[in-house]
Amino acid sequence: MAKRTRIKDLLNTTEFNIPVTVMGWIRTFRNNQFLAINDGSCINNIQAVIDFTNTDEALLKRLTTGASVSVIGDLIESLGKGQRVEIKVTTLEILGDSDAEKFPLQPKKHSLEFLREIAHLRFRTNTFNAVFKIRHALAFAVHQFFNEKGFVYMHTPIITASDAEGAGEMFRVSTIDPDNIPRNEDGSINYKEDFFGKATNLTVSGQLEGELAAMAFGDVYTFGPTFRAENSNTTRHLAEFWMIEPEMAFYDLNDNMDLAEELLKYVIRYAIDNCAEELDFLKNRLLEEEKIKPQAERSELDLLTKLNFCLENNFERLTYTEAIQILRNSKPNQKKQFKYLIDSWGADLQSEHERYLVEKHFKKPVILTNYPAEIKSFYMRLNDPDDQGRTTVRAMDILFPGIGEIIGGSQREERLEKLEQRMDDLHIPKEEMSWYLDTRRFGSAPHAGFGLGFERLVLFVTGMTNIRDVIPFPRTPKNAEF
RNA sequence: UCCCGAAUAGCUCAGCUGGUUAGAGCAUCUGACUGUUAAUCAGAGGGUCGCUGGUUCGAGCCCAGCUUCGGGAGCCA
Repeated sequence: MAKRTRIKDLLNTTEFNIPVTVMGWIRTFRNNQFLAINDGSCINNIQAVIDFTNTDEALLKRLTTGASVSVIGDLIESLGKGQRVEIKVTTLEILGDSDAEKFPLQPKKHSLEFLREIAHLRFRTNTFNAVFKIRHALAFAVHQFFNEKGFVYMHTPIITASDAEGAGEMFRVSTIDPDNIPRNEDGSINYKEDFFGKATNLTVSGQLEGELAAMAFGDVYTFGPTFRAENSNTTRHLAEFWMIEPEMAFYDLNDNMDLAEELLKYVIRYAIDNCAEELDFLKNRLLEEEKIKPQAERSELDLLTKLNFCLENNFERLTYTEAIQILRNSKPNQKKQFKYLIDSWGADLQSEHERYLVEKHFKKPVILTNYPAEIKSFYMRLNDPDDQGRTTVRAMDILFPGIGEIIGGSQREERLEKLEQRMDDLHIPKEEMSWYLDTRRFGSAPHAGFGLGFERLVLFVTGMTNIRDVIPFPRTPKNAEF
């Protein structure tokens, strides 16, 4: 195959009147002579001009939206307005036809809902080109951040026999024939006959294995797919999502928060520096959408301003107890506008409360710490009871505007007796978790970590509003297409 | 899982109080034009009104159930 030049490079070139080869997909064909070709290297198309008077008419008819073409010609300064350069075509070859009557993408605006149904083709739109370029950049930046800090990228298992992580409902992994299930005498399923000889599931978190590695390498992180079989139908949840989970020995809760805030700012900065075109496109796309909305619902900041604002300000850090105080005295609470009114310490915060703190009260990202022990996981480090006898754990949640919880983390309970007591209280079988408890038996050390939902990060940076639009092929209840 | 809303042409939608042959814009096709910018102009084709049942002389429209989608809540990242 002839060597091709990427359209991104051609659009930036200053060398003219040189022969070039371009391969890509037709976006539009105007006036029987102007081909807009896109090869995915950037959002913009290159214009290829065809001398239609000297081109076979049957060939011209095959120049349809979606067809792939190879074009050879001279790169020249454009003779028309609207673009800087164009290609004066000498040789035109159609590599793959696209039946215009059947190809679903048309040269017009499509709804995100429709594009979701044709997720295999939506990559060919400007919006999804931008979204997935940014997704790539953010993933790369995550690895670069941790690598620069000397963290070890640890691959934790995707199939796990542990069912005590408590992070959510799990998908079963089994090779048992559903039409011929091996049974024990009491009628229960005999998992000894199963592939692994025991019941196994898809992981809901790599944290516990991450802790094992942190107790040897010091600083580690995982970045991989995670699965939750929750029947969640929201714009913020997926059954299969990607999570970044660092785990650091000799970190306390403050160190943990510092790292999380630094990570978020680093990757957002990376996107701003490396995805300027994509972010600009998405910014304008959002502005267009805002125009349709009533004034009251429009956001105050455009996408880039919002991202920069996030970089320039420290995240607001406050304890759960302080948050309750603010919420109790807040207008919506006093005027009984909250669906769930805040009256006493100990209640779990609803998303309306989190939104109030982030979007109304502080108007910037918020880190909530030291939640009541009763509403948090067993592995979080217990604080000493306060003067009113209330017990909290060293947990931290980072709340982002429009997204809600983007990070959840904690300092871990490193004291064996305290951890075992908590597991007993919450009826978590210690026998099955013996390997985990070994970290506390042999050279236990203070440590901390957190989980960052990668798609929620991509949501925030791209300004998209539905999580199904920032992962190529979303898995949600009743949907596993493609 | 719960609450609310929606489902009509390839897409985005309109369709009045239940009444004859279900409309528009865009897309597509045909022709014209030929430096266009989601080209323009003229014309044409295109529908199991989500599915099942019910009410009615008569249902796109009313009722029930189901399915899917969207928004919100819960669970959480």
